[in-house]
Amino acid sequence: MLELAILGLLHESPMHGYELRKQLTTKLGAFRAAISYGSLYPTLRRLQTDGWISEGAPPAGMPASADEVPLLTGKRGRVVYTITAEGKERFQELLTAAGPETYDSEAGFGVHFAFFARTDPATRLRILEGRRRRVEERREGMRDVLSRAAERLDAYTLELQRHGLDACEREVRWLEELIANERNGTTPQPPSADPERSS
Amino acid sequence: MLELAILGLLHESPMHGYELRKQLTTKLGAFRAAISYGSLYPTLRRLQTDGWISEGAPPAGMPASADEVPLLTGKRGRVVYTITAEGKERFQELLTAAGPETYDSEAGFGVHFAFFARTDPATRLRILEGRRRRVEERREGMRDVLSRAAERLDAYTLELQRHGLDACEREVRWLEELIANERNGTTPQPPSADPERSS
DNA sequence: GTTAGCATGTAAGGAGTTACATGATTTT
DNA sequence: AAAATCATGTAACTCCTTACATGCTAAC
Repeated sequence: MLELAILGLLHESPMHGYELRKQLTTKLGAFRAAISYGSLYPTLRRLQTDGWISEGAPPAGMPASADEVPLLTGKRGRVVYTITAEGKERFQELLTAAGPETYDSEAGFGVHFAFFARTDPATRLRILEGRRRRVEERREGMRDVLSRAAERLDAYTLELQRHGLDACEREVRWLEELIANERNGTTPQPPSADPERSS
Repeated sequence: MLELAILGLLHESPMHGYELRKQLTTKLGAFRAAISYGSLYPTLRRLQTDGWISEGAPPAGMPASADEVPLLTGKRGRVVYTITAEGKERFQELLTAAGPETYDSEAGFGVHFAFFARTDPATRLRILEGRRRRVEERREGMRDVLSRAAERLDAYTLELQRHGLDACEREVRWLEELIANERNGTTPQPPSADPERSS
């Protein structure tokens, strides 16, 4: 989850860890709390070991916005990370290989959705439909509880189920709309994130 | 989280692990997936070590529904757990000592809410207000993103923020209603869960 | 008599968090 | 020169999951 999000953000532009955390907070803020440094820095280390990202400015030929990297890399302390070519492949691979984890958890679905602009249309549709199915399953579970076991439960438990059911119904409707848009091609234009840098 | 939920369910009646999991699934189903056995059984072991629950039928004087425990304890394999007096104290302590973890996570709030019928009114109010505050904070974060950074973000990221914002607004309204009810005393009757057994 | 579901458990590991420790830079 | 905030990191731990292993019991 973190791996995908980091690669996705570094795909847009090189950054140091602290800045990365801020951007992660806004990008993932709709479904997750801020990630901790104790999680972020070890993960950056691991991604570097794996070869998906590298320390310092991007390789020659990619000026990397000129006001970002050159000024900061010498400053001691700050470490700017840049995604590598293999990292970009890895990112696409993670985006496309979206299994059940992607539908099951709020976080799994959220991260993938957050990078839909870089995901191919077929995968987008697959994820949206997978998610819809899971939410429908949860919805049915709550409906069953409310219709079959309502008398046995206290008012607060019932209220929790009702609120949960309502949230599920809304999410399903939201997903239906998104799915319809995908099929119509009424989709926002994906990439083209400033042609100055990166792939 | 699991500890609280297990104590809460065993407070209602003695049960074996498998049955416990089923009840956990419906009780917590509105905000969490089913818990795994690999998590449940070790936790039961730990609760027993700590003295909050005990293996077998409840101590003499508490018949424990007569059709549950006596028939099953001899059956080999099935282990029925009963909450102890210390376990009941522990449960109340966990219910009342509701810190920030309770407001921060969906799960933390959900478990506490699920046992509101056994929580004292002051604590209920404190938890609801704490939760409202957190959700309002998240809501403000998303509003900021949508008003200040909207042009910089792709359509999917924006859609995620909008949907998240909508969910937060709804949750705040729901909490407002619950808080108003608590203050009015328009509250469902809490305990009195069959006077045959338990405290 | 074999499949399905009931029932209990262990070992290893994933994906994070908290608490701590340190130091540079900017603002007041 | 003190306080805030930027910036990086480590060690220990929490809480849970997956995968595996085992055996009983009911239904077909």
